[in-house]
Amino acid sequence: MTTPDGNAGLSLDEEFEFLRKGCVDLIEAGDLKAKLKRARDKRTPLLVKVGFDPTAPDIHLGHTVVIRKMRHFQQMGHRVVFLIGDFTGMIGDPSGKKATRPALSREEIAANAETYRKQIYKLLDPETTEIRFNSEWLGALGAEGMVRLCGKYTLARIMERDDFRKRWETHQPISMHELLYPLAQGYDSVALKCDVEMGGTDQLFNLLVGRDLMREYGLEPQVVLTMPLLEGLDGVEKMSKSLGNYIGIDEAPDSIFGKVMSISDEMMWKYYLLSTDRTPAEIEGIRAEVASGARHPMDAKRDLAKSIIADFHDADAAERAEAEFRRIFSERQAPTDIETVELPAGAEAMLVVKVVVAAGLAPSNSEARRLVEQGGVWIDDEKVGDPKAAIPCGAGASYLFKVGKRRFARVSFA
RNA sequence: GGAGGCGUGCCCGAGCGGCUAAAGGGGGCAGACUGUAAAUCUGUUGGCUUAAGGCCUACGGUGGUUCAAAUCCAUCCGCCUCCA
Repeated sequence: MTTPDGNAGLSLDEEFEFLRKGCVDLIEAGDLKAKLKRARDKRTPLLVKVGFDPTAPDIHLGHTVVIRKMRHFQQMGHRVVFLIGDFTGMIGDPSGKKATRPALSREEIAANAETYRKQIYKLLDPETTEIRFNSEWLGALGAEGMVRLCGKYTLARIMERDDFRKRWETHQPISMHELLYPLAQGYDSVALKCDVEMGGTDQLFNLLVGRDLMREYGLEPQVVLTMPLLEGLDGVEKMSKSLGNYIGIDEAPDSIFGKVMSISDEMMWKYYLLSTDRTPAEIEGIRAEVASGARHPMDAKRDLAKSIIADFHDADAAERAEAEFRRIFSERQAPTDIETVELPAGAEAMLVVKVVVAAGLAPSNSEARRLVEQGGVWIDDEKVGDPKAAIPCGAGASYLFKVGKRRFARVSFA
């Protein structure tokens, strides 16, 4: 599998088309073709690098867009380096709004790497995936090496980067170390002698710096390939953990299902394109069915959700998640597994509002009262509308609480 | 080294002595509707409370002035700009 013999019997042109499918930028297409040809001739796989942030080791659907592309390269028999930017992460991140990043300890980095390892092998082939850390060579560079590296580039070129320029023009702060970031990332490509580097479209500048630096160091420049950014659940911002609009690769099937169903009907097509291996033609087919009314959009979205769950879990889990979703939201029934909360019994009746809080179904009495007043609290399939309502709470009393659309709990007094 | 500006609730952003728990927007939550946790519309959005008032906490930190301060003063911290 480590030689291009494993390219599924595709011709050079077919391989090229397969690899560039879905990408936004490919610089230069001719370079990639030449590299692919040489890889075949010399029976030497290409080295493809993608960098990841060591501080947030939870992979979400947004990351999987490029990881999926990494897999495509693996399927064609190439080598993939999953680069953990432990050094670059230490000096600060380019889009960083947070002031300074705490340097991670060796233990933390190792733990995060382990988390990554567990998650990426849901999509990548362990045999042809190398996990590397850029502290390996950037740490060895030292202050002198860093100065030399800086000598290879100019401020004017760094300032070409869109977000630097914008921040400069709008008088937003730019820290010195942020300027070093593209250089450090570019040096990764030099150190690894990459054939290809990939990233989201927001990485285009950094990836191109890698090309320039490789030339400076007398190496053949890497091919740069960017993938579209996937918007998060809100449909506007790019998917990210800090914005909380993400679907995690490690999430429970039910949760993934619900989240997929919550994206807008319009956005689902982009998810289809970037989060499944369906071909553009297949997706257009589904889209046409929905547009003509032959198929309900919800049905198409359910398939999307199942496909994503099957990737991260398995087909059975996907089926179960769908059944559960139908049960709760289409049929408005209680879920099959309901958490039971035990509360100490009391002699007198207890205010519903208090019970809701005690059971952890609302964060405060005020919030609980609001929920009751808004008709969002149900006990044993009966709506509670009165914020002064109370229920008996003697030993043995047990109620099924529904708060809002999707918070359920069986509350038992003991 | 000098001059000036800014810091408001989850976020953005108005307010510039009392009517301010603080306009407006975003986000969140709830309801209606729906074969969706789509779309749309409506409501709601600090906490405690015996629900009627009331109380507590909140406008970068601290200390003042005042019957009364997010609003005035002093000082400290943080950020930004311009000139050298």
